[in-house]
Amino acid sequence: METIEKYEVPLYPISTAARLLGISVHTLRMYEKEGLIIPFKKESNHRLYSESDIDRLLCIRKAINESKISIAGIKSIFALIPCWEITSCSIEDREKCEAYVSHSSPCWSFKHEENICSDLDCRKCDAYQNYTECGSLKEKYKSILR
Amino acid sequence: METIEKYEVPLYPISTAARLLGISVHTLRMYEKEGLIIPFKKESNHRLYSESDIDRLLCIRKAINESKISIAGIKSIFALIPCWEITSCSIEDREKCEAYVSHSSPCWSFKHEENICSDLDCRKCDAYQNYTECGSLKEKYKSILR
DNA sequence: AGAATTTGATATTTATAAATATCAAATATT
DNA sequence: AATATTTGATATTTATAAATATCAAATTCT
Repeated sequence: METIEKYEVPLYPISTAARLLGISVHTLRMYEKEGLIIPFKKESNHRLYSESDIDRLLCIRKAINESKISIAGIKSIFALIPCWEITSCSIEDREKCEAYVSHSSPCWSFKHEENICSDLDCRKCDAYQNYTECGSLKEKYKSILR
Repeated sequence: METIEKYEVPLYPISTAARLLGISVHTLRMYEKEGLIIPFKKESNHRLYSESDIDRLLCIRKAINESKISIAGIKSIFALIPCWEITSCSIEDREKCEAYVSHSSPCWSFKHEENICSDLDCRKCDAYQNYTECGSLKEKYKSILR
């Protein structure tokens, strides 16, 4: 679908993204370091942000500024995303996986070598993309737990 | 089991609980108002805290002071407890229920008239009792989502 | 060539959540 | 009878997360 593709295209350099969000460049890097966002990186290592990255960051800002959830809190919520189910991670691989065990950081903030995630780009993973909004995670659980 | 019963017995008045936890009486009331804790109440309306209440509050304190999760964040995490599954809430009742819809407050902070919870004491509900620790919620989801 | 971005570190500012401290009048406890 | 708890409101303090501001040297962009 064309719209989705456009939405995901890396477009804005960090300064532009910061301006669009009304925050500093440094804050944007801080969010990245905390594992809240995974910007696209060029071969030159320069960051690029897509439209969906901007939306994701707007959600994060809203959580921090309006919902008053701390960054540590957001990370803990992300840690509840059932990545093992989303990626169909094998039972054996799960126990070795830091992401499966962690309840303080999202799965994509770990290296996860030696499992199904090793060859995948977290940026493109459903575990990363589909649960930006607080509500979506609960909806996921609702759809599974009848 | 005797140990569990003892553990749940309302014992300490608020001043004693505050002293045990090293916090002020007001803070304890504040946690209650935020929906983090449901102390036992005597006919006279005086609060009593059980051993399990103290443990629950120790968990909450740890989340706030060590894990750096804000109160709003803790509430959001509690809101992810699958109460509908725990209580076997009917499909019809769910959509009318504020708790089912909310993603900012735990189920027990709503009145939920006119559903399966109406006759139940939230204090005794598994949704309230079994997910105090951050980890336990993820474990629950692990056990269900294979 | 000049402007922007990179990493990494340190330092400071700012905003505000969390906690405490009041008050007062009514009721309960021991 | 003296002490403690109740609700509810307001005000203040404290602690710290979040954000910004620096720096510098190397690389990349336009």
